Amino acid sequence: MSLRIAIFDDNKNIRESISLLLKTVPSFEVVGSFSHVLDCVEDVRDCKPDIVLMDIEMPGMTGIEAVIAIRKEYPHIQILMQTVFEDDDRVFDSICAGASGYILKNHLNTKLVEAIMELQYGGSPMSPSIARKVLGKLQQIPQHIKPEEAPDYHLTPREKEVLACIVEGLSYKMIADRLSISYETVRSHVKKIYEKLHVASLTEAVAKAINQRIV
Amino acid sequence: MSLRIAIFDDNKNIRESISLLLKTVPSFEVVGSFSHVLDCVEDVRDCKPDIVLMDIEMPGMTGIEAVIAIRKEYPHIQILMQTVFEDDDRVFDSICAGASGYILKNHLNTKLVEAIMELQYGGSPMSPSIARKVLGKLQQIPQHIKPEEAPDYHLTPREKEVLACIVEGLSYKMIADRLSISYETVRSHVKKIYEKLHVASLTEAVAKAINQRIV
DNA sequence: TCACCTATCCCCACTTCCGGTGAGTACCTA
DNA sequence: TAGGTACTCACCGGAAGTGGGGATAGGTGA
Repeated sequence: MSLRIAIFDDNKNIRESISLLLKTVPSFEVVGSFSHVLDCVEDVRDCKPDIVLMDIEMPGMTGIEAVIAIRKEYPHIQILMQTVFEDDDRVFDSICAGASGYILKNHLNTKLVEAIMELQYGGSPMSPSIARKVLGKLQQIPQHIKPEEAPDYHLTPREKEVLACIVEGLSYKMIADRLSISYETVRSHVKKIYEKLHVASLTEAVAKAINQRIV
Repeated sequence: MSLRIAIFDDNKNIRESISLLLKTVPSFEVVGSFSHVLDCVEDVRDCKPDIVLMDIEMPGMTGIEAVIAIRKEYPHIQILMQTVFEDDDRVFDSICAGASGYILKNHLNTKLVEAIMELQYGGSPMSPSIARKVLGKLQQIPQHIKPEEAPDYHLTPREKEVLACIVEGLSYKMIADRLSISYETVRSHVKKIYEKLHVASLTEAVAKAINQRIV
């Protein structure tokens, strides 16, 4: 089973030399070669590559937008970016957009095959400087997700169930039906929830429940 | 100005050979060498390193916990992990904990100096397979933040104000006061919001507003 | 055994919200 | 100038939520 590769690059010479290079590897098969990315999703659909080699600078639509478009439709396809400058924010942006790695254009001859092999085996070839940017991003983001974790309001399991229903937007009557208890029981649970969460209305309870991930 | 390096490794031979190796580089200075990480924060405080070389397997407290502790107190310090096995989840965990890169123990002789140089110049040396894991994490997280970004409900500015008040848990009357409009006006805004968000109660509106970050 | 918690249920009086309908003013664009 | 949109306000009747009170039953642990 050969590895299907598609090439996107606006320079005809580069496309052809890449093509020639890849044809020296028996397990590689170049299934497409395109000079622009305006129809990239259709192109990919038609030639069904396992790996896409994408120039970061493309006319019309940038390589980064192409990455987003292709990943959206075909998330299993690995995309390797080609770039002239290593320390380019666009490299980082491509990575964030879903590219699996990148290679410098003037390393194509020596390292392209190696890089594709790494992609195939689940690696992501990238230089330390880009790796650092990625790390920075990674360490930055999660702190925004859970800043004020969970002050634990000691809700009983039943109360949590009721709260979950409230967050869904159900009325007391609907909650009573779903939990097979009476309307009045729902009410007493809600009263307890209000006490424990220090709120006085459903809307406040919903806001608190979602923001503090109680549900 | 020399680069100050501290070594944490429970194996005395490794500490000494690393030390010897680093002393061959004039611009490097080994300012500390420790066999355990139980006092790592104090050790770092005392010897003021620019770069910490940390064994991932340490007795008592793991290297990963040490990374967290050191980064918490001294976030500017670069930490380079040492590991025996490349494809180790702990390597990935260290990276997430704040390490800036890692190196394989049996590459110490050949690549340690290079790796430290890369750290110094703002890079993060890591293998493609770890890089892939990091990318996976990066692409996974932000999607939780903005899952279905913005179906854009075309709320007018005023409607967004009202919605924000609702999410705060305010009653119609309170909203009317805050926005200096009548109760009935608040009501008509809310009706529009219900239409646009396809909801039929405050609780649903709050849930939708928070989950889809409309506010 | 008794105190405590959880879960269940009930009533009353009051407040707030909901859906529908209608309407006036102001601004902007075609 | 006509039409669209945003913002404002009002009334009615019905539905739903809120706050206060009290009650029963089962389980747990001191």
